[in-house]
Amino acid sequence: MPEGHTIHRLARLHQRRFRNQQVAVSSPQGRFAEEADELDGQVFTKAEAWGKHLIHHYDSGAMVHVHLGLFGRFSDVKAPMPPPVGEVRMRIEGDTHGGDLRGPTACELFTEEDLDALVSRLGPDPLRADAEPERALRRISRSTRAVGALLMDQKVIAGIGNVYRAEVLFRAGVNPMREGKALGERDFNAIWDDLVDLMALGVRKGKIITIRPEDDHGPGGPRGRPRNYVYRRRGQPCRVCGNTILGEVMEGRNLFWCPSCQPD
DNA sequence: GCCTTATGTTCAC
DNA sequence: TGAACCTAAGGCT
Repeated sequence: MPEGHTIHRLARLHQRRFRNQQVAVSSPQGRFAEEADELDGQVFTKAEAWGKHLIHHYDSGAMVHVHLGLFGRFSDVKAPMPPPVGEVRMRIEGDTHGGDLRGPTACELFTEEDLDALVSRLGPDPLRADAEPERALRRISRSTRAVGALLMDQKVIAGIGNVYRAEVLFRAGVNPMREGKALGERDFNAIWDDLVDLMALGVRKGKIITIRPEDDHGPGGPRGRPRNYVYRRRGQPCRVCGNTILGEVMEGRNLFWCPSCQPD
């Protein structure tokens, strides 16, 4: 599930697996072969995440930029790794573990300038301690675009995807159609603080959980441990009020909300 | 087994 | 606005 939490979890895992180790890098599929040759045998120094972007650092100063897109995955298996199966864009193997990267939107070498350009076009990331949420607030409060669209825009907030977008708006009781300039500081702060909590939980658990055990809705509330309130629940009853969840496509992405819990 | 769908982004028109 | 990218899971038969 590649929203920001997945990438931050991978960055932490790769730090643990490969940091300060000489690693073997290859591209069984071939599309990253030249670059992999250059990296092979270098010392892996750091992994970090910016929104949905993963950066690997090597002691030569080389960097690899990975974006999973919709389909990408990074496996984690014990060394020695078995022969690659299928289309593996990049294989990295350290002392105890290795990983195969499949189906990414991006897997490329990066320069310092590339990284600077990437970071400067991203909004604040709720999973980073150095995030400046006021940048996002400024942008939202100047915009006539719908809040539902703004939250999906990586230039506004980095790392949110379709699930967190729908769920955080539900939890804040904000209708996704509301204009950015009408959101207000109070609702923005509630959304931001909630994202910080929910996405950190997502990193810990490795999945998106927006109905926490402590979110008690009384009798008739969540049963059988559902993980989300509205995402992919069009036509089903709201877990809080029982009204029918709505769904429609906004800017090419499926959007879900409860019209009575999120009236405006 | 086959079909649909998907947590995302970029580019062409 | 739509297509392309190109993988895997789930629902269906």
